[in-house]
Amino acid sequence: MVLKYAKDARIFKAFCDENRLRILELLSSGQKCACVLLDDLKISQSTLSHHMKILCDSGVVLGQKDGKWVHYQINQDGTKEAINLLENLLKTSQNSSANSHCC
Amino acid sequence: MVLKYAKDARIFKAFCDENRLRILELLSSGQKCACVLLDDLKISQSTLSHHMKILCDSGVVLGQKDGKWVHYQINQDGTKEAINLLENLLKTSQNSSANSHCC
DNA sequence: TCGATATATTGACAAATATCGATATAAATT
DNA sequence: AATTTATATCGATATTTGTCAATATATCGA
Repeated sequence: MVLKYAKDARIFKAFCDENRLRILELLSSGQKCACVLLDDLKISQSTLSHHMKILCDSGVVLGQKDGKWVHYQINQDGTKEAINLLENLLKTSQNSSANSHCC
Repeated sequence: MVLKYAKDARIFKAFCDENRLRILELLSSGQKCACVLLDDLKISQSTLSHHMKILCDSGVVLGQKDGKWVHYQINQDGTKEAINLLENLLKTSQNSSANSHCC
């Protein structure tokens, strides 16, 4: 139970930082290597690396090493999982008007 | 630009705390008053109030005052907006294989 | 092999967030 | 009017998160 929420929360944390949102937008037009992302963002290289780790750990981004570069791209499977998660979380069941009083 | 990300990030922040995920799950079976939520969660009343404020401010939850109670429910409009936001953010455009090299 | 380059990791620090207890507000009950 | 009840707000504190500079690692090119 609790573990489930922890995992879900970790996935959603991918989306709750402004720099990570910008990174995802950049990746939505195709895969990019870290140095391109770094050029666009006003953060240090170590900070970018930190964000990319969070994005990859959440499953929303895939990193592929290519020599001394790493190419990042949006992970379709992780993406689907995140959207499904959100849809399931927010879909209200039939008896939505029940339990209006309580105390 | 920057402002846009701030707003989006605030919406996603609604989903990145374990207690808020539990609250949303509880609300998905119908509206509940704060005291019912409080019964389920292992947090203080002031902490619950804090989380409800974040959920309402994000637009994902609606609070309706009814005498001395407040009934909370999932906000369908806010929900749609959040899901659209995530879908748009993660949809990759056609030329996904472009820009694979950079330096 | 040596220096340059790309990325990751570490350690320190600042800012944001979650939490609580105490108190305030507002509505219902007596 | 006084008391109880439900929720919100405030102030303090602990934890988490974002950030950077410095350093490590790994790869490439000369």
